[in-house]
Amino acid sequence: MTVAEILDRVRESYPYIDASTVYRTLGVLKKLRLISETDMGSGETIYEWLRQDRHHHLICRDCGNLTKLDHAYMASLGAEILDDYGFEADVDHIAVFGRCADCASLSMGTTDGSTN
Amino acid sequence: MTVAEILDRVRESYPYIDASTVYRTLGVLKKLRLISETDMGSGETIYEWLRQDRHHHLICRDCGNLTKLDHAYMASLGAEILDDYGFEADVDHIAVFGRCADCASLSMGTTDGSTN
DNA sequence: ATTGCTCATGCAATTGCTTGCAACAACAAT
DNA sequence: ATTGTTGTTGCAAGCAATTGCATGAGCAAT
Repeated sequence: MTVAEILDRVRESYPYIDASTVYRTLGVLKKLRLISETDMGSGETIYEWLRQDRHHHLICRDCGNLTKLDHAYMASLGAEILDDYGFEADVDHIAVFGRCADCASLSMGTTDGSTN
Repeated sequence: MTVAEILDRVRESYPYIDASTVYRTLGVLKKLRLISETDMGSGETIYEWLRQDRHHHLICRDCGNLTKLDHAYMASLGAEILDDYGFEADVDHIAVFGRCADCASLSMGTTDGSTN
């Protein structure tokens, strides 16, 4: 959900809550790895409870299409990084930007990704 | 570089240039895949010319340590995604957040990642 | 009860970035 | 020369998010 949505929900019970409090609370929840924070390119940051079945997203920069990406891809990337660097990557909910199959085939001849 | 740095440099030659012009120009350069745009968690977005030797970064959420990550990791992830989804992932310059080896070993006993 | 400390909160200011609008330059067509 | 079109720019407003500061609640020690 977005912060605006969260704020609406919270204000049903606590009408005078300030947005900064919500931001701060989301900050600690994120540090505790209870929620994921993702920039999906919409302008607003997306927050989600971290469940068991993690997933990620492929976002097309041309048509905006959104596809789920299985966690296995990120999990194996994280495992490789852990093996080689000893670095525990937080791959909780990643947004991968790029170009979807449809848009790629539509613009075959052109060199850039322009829609015009 | 940051936008502030770019703006300083540009204003040496064009003193009256506006920040919005810089942002807009960076936008088209990014769409043309000439530069990469990366959120390194500093508050300011980082822009870089896309060279041949691409690299990525592992950023520790505890100590802030910054390590270069070889492009091969992201390249193979991108290849897998292309194979399975037909999606061309823009993996130009990724910031992977997580916990570095040092900080992980320091906080062995604790469950969360708090520094206190 | 009083004092002192810590922490959560609201408020306002600030930051980084985006966008709508009007002005204007560059260029083409007539 | 005049007109029309297109694209770039500066300016100001707007938006999401962060932060500094002051207030006040909660609690412990005395």
